[in-house]
Amino acid sequence: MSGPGRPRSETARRAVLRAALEIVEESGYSALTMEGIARRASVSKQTVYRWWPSKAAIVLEALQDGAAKLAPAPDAGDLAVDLRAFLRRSVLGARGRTARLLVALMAEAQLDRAFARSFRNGFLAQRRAVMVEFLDRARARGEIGADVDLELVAELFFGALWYRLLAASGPLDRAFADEMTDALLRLLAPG
Amino acid sequence: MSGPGRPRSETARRAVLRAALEIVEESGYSALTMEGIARRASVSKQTVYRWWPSKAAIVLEALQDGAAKLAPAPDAGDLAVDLRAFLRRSVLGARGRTARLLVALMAEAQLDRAFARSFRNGFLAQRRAVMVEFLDRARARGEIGADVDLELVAELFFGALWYRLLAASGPLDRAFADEMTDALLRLLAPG
DNA sequence: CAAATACAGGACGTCACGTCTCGTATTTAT
DNA sequence: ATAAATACGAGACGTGACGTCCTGTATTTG
Repeated sequence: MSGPGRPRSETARRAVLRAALEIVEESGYSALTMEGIARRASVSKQTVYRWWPSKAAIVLEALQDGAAKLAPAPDAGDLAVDLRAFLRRSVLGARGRTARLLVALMAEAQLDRAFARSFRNGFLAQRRAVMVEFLDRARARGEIGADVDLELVAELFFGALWYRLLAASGPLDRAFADEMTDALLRLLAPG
Repeated sequence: MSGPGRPRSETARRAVLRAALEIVEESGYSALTMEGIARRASVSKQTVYRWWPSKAAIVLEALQDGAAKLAPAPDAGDLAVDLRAFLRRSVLGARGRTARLLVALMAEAQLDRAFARSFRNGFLAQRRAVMVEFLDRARARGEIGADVDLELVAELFFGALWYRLLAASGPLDRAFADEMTDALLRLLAPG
């Protein structure tokens, strides 16, 4: 299938992702440059530009490479249980190093139209979809009112989560996740 | 009061703010540079750096200069009426040119720690405070349950608003504002 | 062996950064 | 009046990242 020519170096790819993460950790995302990544990874700038259009694309790939795969929706068959588990996992998973990467990517998405597309459609929308999916299952079981807008509920949660990330308005802890859970359950309740 | 020396030129100040807004409108925030602002405003770079630490600070001042003053909280004496009015005004006021400025500032706040402080404390926190303030009045009238966390409710709204701004997950229209109003009223209802 | 593709290394012109110097203008205090 | 203080426009300066290009080498397919 793959035509002639030297194949892409997986070593170089990993070196680039690793270098990017290290630079962000040591000096912050604003200190991250394509040139610095290439230098640290001992890789040609040509190679970096050949495979990634921007440093944001590198960081996004590094983030997804680290997370292995998108965390699946919980499915215990009970809305309250599933929602609480999902929100806790989402909130607690958006702290520390991950938080630093996430806010940098969101920032970059506001400044780079091309990256914005891939970030919004290939990352943000997928996380909302996972949530809407298990809410939909709960609705099929009659646990959710038929008139509730599930997309809006998902936006309420991710909005609050991102707001805490971006505005630093409060901690991303279990208490926050549980408060959100209780609030959303009130909105979802039928009748 | 003001000591000796030539006073600050209000003409230069206005020229800088105007130039910044024009550049953002014509070429987008990512094309905005301190150098370009100075050039367009026919002002020395020295002058720009003397009064503003970053282009984000310039844009923030231009935004607040344009809005004249912080919109006050509504006070019709009825929670549903006030909340609906406030959310509509907030949502509809975050579109068009203002939206472009807001997302750029939020992005910059993620990349510039000094600007982040002034933006979060001097802008974001104040908008939440206006909302919490009139919610508090409604609570004093018994329209809101004593156990409801008003700060969290404010975060839910502004979170969703900012999420739509940053993630472009849906339109910022009256329908969105009214859906949010209904949702928040359910959360605020006593009992 | 030839064509195709990837690689590391590095040169290149462009641009914005932030600081600095210059000569000039405008104000207050003596 | 004059001195001190501060602001102004203009622009030079070194630094560093940008994104592209070139060179020589390596690795794969047909």
